[in-house]
Amino acid sequence: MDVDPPAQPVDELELAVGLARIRTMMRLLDVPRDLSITALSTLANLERLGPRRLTDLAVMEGVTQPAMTQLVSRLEREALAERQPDPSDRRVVVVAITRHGRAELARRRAVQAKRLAELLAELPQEDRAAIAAALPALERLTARAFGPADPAVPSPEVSE
Amino acid sequence: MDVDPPAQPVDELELAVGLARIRTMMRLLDVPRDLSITALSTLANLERLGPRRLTDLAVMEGVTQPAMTQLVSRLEREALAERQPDPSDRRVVVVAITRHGRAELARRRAVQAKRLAELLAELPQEDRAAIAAALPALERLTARAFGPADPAVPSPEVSE
DNA sequence: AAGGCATACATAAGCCAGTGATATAAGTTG
DNA sequence: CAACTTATATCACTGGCTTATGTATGCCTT
Repeated sequence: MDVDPPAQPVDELELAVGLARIRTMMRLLDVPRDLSITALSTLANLERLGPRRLTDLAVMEGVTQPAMTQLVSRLEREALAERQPDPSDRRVVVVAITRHGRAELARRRAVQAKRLAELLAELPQEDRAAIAAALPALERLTARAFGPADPAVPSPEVSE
Repeated sequence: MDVDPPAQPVDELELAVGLARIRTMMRLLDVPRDLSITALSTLANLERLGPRRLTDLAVMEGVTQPAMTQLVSRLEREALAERQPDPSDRRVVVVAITRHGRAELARRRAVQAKRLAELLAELPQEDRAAIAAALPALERLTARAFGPADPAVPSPEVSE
């Protein structure tokens, strides 16, 4: 079977260790979180994927539905997201990121980017190049992890 | 204009977004955590860097010292790590990972690696290659984030 | 079209892992 | 050796999660 002759077989164990360390690193880089990890991740997903129902968000974040109910309430209290009714099913709550929510994400990312820039600056040029080259691939990798996300409207604009 | 700019400038903002998504992904890949994020990260650092004093661990993990005291107590209760006295300073508690702790890390990594392998399998070959190529660079990047970690003994063996 | 089940979200009670303030014990110094 | 510093532990409290349950709406079957 000449199935792809593995060029780089990607040692998955090594990858797992490396990505776990990235996880820890991002936790350290995070600005003194007044928002929980899940809250930030949810906001980011809302920005990336557009409005989503509450239950879908819970699944995406790997938390229970009540946890997401509370989380959305918190986000709403801070005007970072908002609940919208679904006219076609009045049981449903659709959650959307607000303009303020986007701004907040941008602010935090700017801080992280600045710190990352400092770290990157210490790396040799070829390391930076390798990382830059792998970014799109990593993007596709994480996309898979979130499951077949309903490709619905990436909602470029949301009310408030 | 086919001259690629000599260097890939690494869009730090894009990198921040990508790494944040990796963080979320790893959270989802994590086996039904009976251990907290900090606990796992601490264990991993103990394995990587060898025994460390409690306060140093707190700094590394970005938590307070009392939090680390409790965390170490939990780890000790589960026999994943152990407190050791420091003969040269009897106030100090040196924390070391146990054999069982290493095994537990290995077990979890194996699970993550398996899930990652599934995700990687869905990617085109060149994406896998790009990721594999970037791994050492990412490793060096995260190493910087943990600060100039005292290069003390990487402790290949610890009691139990 | 009504009864009964399913679905979507909210509410309630409890737990776990974090925080700041403070206590205890050990080392350091004039 | 008294006063200060350092290293860890303890305490009271809080936030964000969990499970169990409640309420409203939708769907389906007869």
